[in-house]
Amino acid sequence: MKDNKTEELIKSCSKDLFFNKGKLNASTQEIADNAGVKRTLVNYYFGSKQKLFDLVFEELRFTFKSLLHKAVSGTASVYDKVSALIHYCSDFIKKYPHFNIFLINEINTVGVNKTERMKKYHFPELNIFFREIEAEMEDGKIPQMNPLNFYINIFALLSYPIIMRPYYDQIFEVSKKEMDELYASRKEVILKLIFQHTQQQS
Amino acid sequence: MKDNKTEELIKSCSKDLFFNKGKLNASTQEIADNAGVKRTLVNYYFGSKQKLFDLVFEELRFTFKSLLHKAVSGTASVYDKVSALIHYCSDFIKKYPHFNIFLINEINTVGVNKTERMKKYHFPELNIFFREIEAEMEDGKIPQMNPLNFYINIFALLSYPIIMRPYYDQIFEVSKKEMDELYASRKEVILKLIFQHTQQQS
DNA sequence: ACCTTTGTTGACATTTTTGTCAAAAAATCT
DNA sequence: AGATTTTTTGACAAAAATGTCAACAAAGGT
Repeated sequence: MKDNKTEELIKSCSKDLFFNKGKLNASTQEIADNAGVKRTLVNYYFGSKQKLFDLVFEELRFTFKSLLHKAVSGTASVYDKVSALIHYCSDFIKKYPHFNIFLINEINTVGVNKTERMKKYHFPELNIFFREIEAEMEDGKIPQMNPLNFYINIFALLSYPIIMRPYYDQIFEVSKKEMDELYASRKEVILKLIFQHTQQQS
Repeated sequence: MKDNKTEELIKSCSKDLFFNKGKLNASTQEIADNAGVKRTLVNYYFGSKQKLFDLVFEELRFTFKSLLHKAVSGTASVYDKVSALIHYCSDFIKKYPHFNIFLINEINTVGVNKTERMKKYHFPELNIFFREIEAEMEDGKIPQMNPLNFYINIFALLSYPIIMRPYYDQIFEVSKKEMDELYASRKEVILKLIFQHTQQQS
């Protein structure tokens, strides 16, 4: 038999089902159907549904962490880093909106050893980035504020509109075309807002 | 027997359990335990768990809609309206973060007659608000952009940090006190960001 | 006090979902 | 080909959750 074709198939279909389609509570039957295999194969390859879910989530977490690292590390200006951040993360969140949504659900639900599990999200490289932000604030390149607020603002403006888009699609009385243009313009909108009048050259 | 004491008890405990504690998928047993009643009473008063959930959710939706209406209608300036919006909505989202989170889950999950269900969220009063925003943009009181983006930005900066706070509490290496101050300052941060250098008098 | 209505309880049947296991099938090795 | 290992399948048992129902209890009305 070929290598690990079936295993990979189940995993990638699960990734799509869980974090793109949003069926985080899909039954093993749904998972199997989605991959076009028998249900017991899920157990055969991954032991349990939970283990499969955890595995897929960990893969995505690593992917996201890599994106963040790629954007934030290096010697570029804060403006360029934020610009890269928006670029990379937008695509990721659009592709897997339920990665973010699941995280939100998780962190807001009381559960055992939450602190323990949260340690995986620790990201020391950010501290360097925060210091760069502070430095540019002192230079007047960025409006003065707590650098954490600066960081929070970026992700708020970046993530929230993406995961709320199906809502806005419905409540705003505009065409799909106009909505697409609106969202296409958001990168510029965010950068202008974050860096305000202090024009940056990239 | 007294009026509708038990029914109200179950309802209010459910509201807390679902939308504050975030147990959106609580079993009828958990719901009953939380209210200190027998499980069958949930069915007796509300027919099914789903009906109870829908009822409680509708109540919160109405509450939220009222808050929005209170903030946005009237003759105040856009600055004052946004200020009121932040004030009212912050408390609501902090109290019931899972109202917002459930909505996000809902709208991002494929399901039957989604469009039909979304009609409940339609909010015609917003169009008046959008026109006021446009007018103030023309007057130079607000940075020029699509008024929808203006609106989206407000809720992004308002909601997202609140529902992500347990995450930030963990990944940022600061004390609880500093974090509290950070979040306390957000109203001003948001207003400054949204209205930029155009100082408003209220 | 009696009857009626309302509220409460425990027992039950049904459904859904999960994981295991032994047998069958397919691939691999010698 | 024959033996061995890996993969696939269907059947089964156990667990969890939901809703119904008949019986019981409490309240209110007359």
